[in-house]
Amino acid sequence: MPKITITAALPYANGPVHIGHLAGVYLPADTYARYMKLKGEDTLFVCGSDEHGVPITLRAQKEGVTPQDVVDRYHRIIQDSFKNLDIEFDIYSRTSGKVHHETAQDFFKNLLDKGAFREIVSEQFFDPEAQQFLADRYITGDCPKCHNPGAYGDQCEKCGSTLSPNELVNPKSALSGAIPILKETKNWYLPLDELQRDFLNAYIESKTDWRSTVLGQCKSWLNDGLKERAMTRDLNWGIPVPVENAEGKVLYVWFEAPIGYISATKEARPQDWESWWTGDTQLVHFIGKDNIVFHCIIFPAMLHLRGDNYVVPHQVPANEFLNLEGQKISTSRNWAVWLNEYLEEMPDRQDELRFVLHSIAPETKDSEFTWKDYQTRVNSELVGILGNFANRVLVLIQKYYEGNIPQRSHAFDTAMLSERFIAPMNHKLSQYKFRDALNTFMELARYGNKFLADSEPWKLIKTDPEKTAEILQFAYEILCNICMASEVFLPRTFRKLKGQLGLEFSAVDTRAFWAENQWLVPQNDLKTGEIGLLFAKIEDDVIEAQIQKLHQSPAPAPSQSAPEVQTQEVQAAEMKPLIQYDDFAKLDLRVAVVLDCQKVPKADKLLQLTLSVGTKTCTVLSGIAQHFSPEEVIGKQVLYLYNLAPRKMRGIESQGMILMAEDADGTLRFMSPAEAVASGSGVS
RNA sequence: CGCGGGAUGGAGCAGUGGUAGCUCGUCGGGCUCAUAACCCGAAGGUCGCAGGUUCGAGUCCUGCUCCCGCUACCA
Repeated sequence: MPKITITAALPYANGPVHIGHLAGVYLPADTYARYMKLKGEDTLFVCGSDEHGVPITLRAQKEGVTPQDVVDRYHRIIQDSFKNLDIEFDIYSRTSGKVHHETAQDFFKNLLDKGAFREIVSEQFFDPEAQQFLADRYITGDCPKCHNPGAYGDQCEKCGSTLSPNELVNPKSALSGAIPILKETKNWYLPLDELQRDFLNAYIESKTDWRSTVLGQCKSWLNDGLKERAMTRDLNWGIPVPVENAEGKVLYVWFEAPIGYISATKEARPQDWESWWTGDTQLVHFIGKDNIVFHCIIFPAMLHLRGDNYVVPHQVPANEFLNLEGQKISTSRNWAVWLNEYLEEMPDRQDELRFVLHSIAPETKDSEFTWKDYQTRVNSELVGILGNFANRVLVLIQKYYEGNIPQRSHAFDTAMLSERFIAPMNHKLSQYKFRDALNTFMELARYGNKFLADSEPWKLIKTDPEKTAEILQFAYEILCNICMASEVFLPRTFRKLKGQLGLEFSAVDTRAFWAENQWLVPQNDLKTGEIGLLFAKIEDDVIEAQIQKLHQSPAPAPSQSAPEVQTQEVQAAEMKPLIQYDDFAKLDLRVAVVLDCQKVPKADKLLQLTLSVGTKTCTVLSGIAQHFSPEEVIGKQVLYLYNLAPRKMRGIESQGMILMAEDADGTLRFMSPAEAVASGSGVS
């Protein structure tokens, strides 16, 4: 029997976990791990915080603390909220730990000794003052396209264009403000081109049972042809490259983060950790769709190179994304439902969240969480169907028999029930179809309600007490099976219900239920425990409060929050150097009228404006889509720089530039003449 | 023509060649053991658009439209 190693993507320790993470990764992973364990499979479920990478250092700098402070804080928050939600990892580790550093370095050295890497010297930007190389994101300057002074080396947040550091005008180091210089540096590259030919093509080809979304992504990468990829970076925060004369170099986060799964295994099972990564072991990665390439291409390539009987991923059930109230979940805009806040504000509603997120899990395509839908699902399904059935059964037994369960004497067809409910549920779980499995689970509760309605024990008790006892014993039996099944989806409910039923499950029964689809038969002479409601209805005001909170949360547009790193520099900025009148005269400023305006496809921030300038019309792109809708722009008179050299963005040529005033808080205003003037009028 | 995924009754989703389904919601009825819960019934879809293959297409092929990812803080 193979061992099963289950991993959940390492949460990045620069913020708490939100419902998107849960629905896409942690809940399905937890459910799968529970299922496998209950079934009796030899299963290990590992996870931990990912604590390296540039964003953490940026946040630390912004807050004036050390990166270690940042990761310590979020590691604790994340770990606590997982525990509170009954996500039962065998270990929740962290990548800043000693074991991980050693493991990752060993892994790197192992590949190095095998000659697996290519050593390549290239020119990178270097901060001569801080004496270190700069990640793209550490370089700021003027955007060559929209002239925003706060553009980053990899992207301009304002106009959304993708940049490389050498395109920036007036580049500056975000660390010291010094002008970066190019300097040669050596890094180690994974030869993915060779690996594709020797291994990856055949590997992906063999995975016919992977989800189509996952395979599609992989094949897309392979079709494009893989290129060598640097596995080391010139940075301070991270795991040092274990090679002499490699000071100031660390392992690439996507090289070491997946190794975090191995490190976590070592910590959880110091004795036999290796057996969870070699030989007859099935490796299953739960991730979101943005991690597909790392788990399906790069990590398998690394494991393949490692050799020594190491396994490569068996299944990668990646999920799509969960949207929130019609919009993408966004950390920076604070458009999210954070797990730690949910747990505080909705106490004792862990299983409600598990239930709803499971039933809307983005397994085949992006899906949507709304608070209203959350309320409906909880009230009509958990309260109305499941909670109500349990309550009906227990109350009837209480009333008629003072809690003593009647002796089993019925002749109902339990084989049919296991075939109809238990077998399909187990099958779906093993196929990673959690949403479906949960639905089958609920069908059993629906069946229970119908059974009661059809057999009407509350009427029958007056005429046929014997038959009534039979019916209620069977209703109790159905509830016992529901209870058994609830352990994978709703762990708290499982514990509560078990107590109310006055029942303990034997290991034999549990195993038979999950591994052999066997209907559970409760023993005789049981007595119910103390009865209480399993779920409480959620009132409108609670939901209203959550919706309000979401909309009130500070939601600055990315362009406002992004340049915070050098805010002070911007405010203190000196006047630009003096220019002569001739310089000014070079500018051809006009008043133009916006004839038409529409969103640029596939661009978040760009609007395409058609301007009337006198008798001519021009097309101009402007990065203001997040501030204005196309409709409100049409008809406006605007200040227009006519003779700016044209520039292509998103395949469209922008001829000139609209000038706008920007408030301290980032609000943009059009510069219009106080009274309308003829379009094309000059400005001087 | 950059690549990948998607588009199915009011909402959320199943359904990869053979009479269009599920859950919620809506409407009507029943029941009263139960958290105004539960049970039954009904209405509601020419399966994004246009062609094609086939005896037969939501399901296969071609073209088009729109949405989401591949791109940052983000799964």
